[in-house]
Amino acid sequence: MELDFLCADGEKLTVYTTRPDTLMGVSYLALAPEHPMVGRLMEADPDLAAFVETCRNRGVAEADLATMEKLGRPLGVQALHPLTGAQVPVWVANFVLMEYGTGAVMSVPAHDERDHAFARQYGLPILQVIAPMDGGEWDINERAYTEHGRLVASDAFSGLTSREAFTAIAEALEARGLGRRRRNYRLRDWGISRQRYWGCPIPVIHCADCGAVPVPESELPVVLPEDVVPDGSGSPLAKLASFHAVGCPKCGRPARRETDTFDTFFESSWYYARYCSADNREAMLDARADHWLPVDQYVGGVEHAVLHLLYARFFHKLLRDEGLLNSDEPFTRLLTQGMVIAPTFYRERADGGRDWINPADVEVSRTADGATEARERANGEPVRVGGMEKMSKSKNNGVDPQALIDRYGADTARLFTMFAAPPDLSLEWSDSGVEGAHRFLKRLWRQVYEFTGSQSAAVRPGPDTLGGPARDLRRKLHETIAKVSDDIGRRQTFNTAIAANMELLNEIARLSDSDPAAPALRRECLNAIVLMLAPIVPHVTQALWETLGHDGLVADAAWPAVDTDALAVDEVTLAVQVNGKLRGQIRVPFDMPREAVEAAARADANVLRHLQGQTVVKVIVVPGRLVNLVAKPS
RNA sequence: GCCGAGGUGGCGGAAUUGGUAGACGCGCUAGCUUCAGGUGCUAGUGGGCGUAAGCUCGUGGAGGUUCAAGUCCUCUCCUCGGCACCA
Repeated sequence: MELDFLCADGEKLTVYTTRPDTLMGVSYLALAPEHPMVGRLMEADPDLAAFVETCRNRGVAEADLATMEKLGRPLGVQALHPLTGAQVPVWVANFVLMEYGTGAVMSVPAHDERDHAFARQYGLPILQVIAPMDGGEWDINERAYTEHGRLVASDAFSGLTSREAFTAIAEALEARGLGRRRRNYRLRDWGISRQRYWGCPIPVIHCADCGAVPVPESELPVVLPEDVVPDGSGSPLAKLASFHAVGCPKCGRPARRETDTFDTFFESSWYYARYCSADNREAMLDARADHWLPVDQYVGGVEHAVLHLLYARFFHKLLRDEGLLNSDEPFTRLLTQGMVIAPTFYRERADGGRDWINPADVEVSRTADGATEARERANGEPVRVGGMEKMSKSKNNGVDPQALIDRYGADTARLFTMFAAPPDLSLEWSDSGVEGAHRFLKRLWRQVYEFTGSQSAAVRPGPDTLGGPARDLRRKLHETIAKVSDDIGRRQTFNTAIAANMELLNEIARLSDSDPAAPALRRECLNAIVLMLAPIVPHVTQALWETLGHDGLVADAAWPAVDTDALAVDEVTLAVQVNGKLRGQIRVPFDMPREAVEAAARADANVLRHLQGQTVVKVIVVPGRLVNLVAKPS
């Protein structure tokens, strides 16, 4: 809420707070350096003027703001507490923002971390007025207590909860005409202009008389000039008179075209909608955009998880309010994929800066004592090893996928990136991992060709006619189809989907050719693997699909179906634990009754050994999983 | 500083609902194939003890809950990302 502190000279200082329940703990007021009252006092006080000047140079980054030392000056002014009438000193402080609220805050050091740090710095009183709900002790001189709680040392309000006090204090202030409940929205300040060439021009013309004038619709779009020679400093557009020297659209007098361009975030905030009506020359969006949106599945990098999504949602709601779209949100389902990271290498320059060396140009080895050592390939010079970081131009640790595609093909590159990590975690680049992905594709290729080279039977034996190993393999196949379908469709863990296919391929290789079911079973397995991998390695699987004798596109073929009959088992392996520790395994019929399972578990030789001199006091049976015998010394 | 995501073998990772930690891949070791190998195949591979059977320790650290904890709870350390004109 907003509340008023009257000053001795009759002037009113209005502050904004979200915690009126802490009002009785106010020990001073703090004003932003840009506050009008500070401006007036400054005229007669050169020291204060100098202080305000240093504050002006503060950084705007939140990181700087948060770590910056809290500094301030007393203004020599006293204000009156709106409820108690007590004198409250007024300070100017560098951490108070003029842009937010009223540019003045009531400081409660006991219950706000910033105020606490400031009070300690300048020896201002710290008055605790909120105690933890659970009645626990809190050393208020050590740290601020910022949670809600129960009021103490607050006259008539003592004993109320924060929530109750909020209302009670608000009503007391309103009754005296010294406060108003108000909702403040904190708007994110988005500087969309960039002083560079690349970017969409901002269609505004600045006129000395008319101010900022929009470029008339008939002259849109403003097109970037192509005769620009960037010299590496400042905005190239600002140096090009043919671009910026124009007449004012309103009064016709000489004016200057805006030379900043839009931040690329600006365009990326609504491209997903424009994409649906890209060929429309008359309007931003048409009915097609509304038909397709919201996006069913959006994929974006984690490093955009806050800003890009914030801006896209803002645009979407704006487009909705303008009647261009009917949906409230741009994306139904979001997958935030991890970054591609790679090692960094550098050499210190004489001036303390760093020259970054691309990992492709560095040879990493282990020295005799196990430490890693890195040398530049070209000249053998040692380089320093940095951490694993996001691939970037500035750290020169990018890997060009083209070299990989040239050597192994696009499918290998795709397979590796999907296999190395789940998509929402970061992906660590590894040359040998790429090699392994390529090896797997070669093995799959060979299995398909060796199979088609042999005579294959057309009959598909039912589960009843399969012998033990063939039956196990067929069960494995259908378990794999079930797992891969879930991994790709629901869990979106493509790495485990690929691993499951690798396992299946390993199993196929183990099946003996002398098994009468082998040809038909191999065909069933290879067909399924090719179909399951098609979304990940489309080119290789298309070729193998044809080799297996199918017409048309593998991409158009139906996803393999799970044969539930094949999943049936008649025996299961159970772990047997004694006091939670694994002591043996038993193989029992699938539907064996609990008592029989327990007896079988107790009969295991190693289990018996661990039960010597013990009495079993409890038995836990998790069906299909394990038996845990809880024993005590007898 | 605040917010978010992570921490599991030599490495990337798996363990989906509290139920056999380390699937799959890389690397490494041995053997086979080959005139040859920067190829392929087979087997082994968390640490310690043991000929073996097996025992024991083990998921960043410290506590706790439970028959049972990588998974749940409390505290804590570390790394990366966002808060900057790469997007």
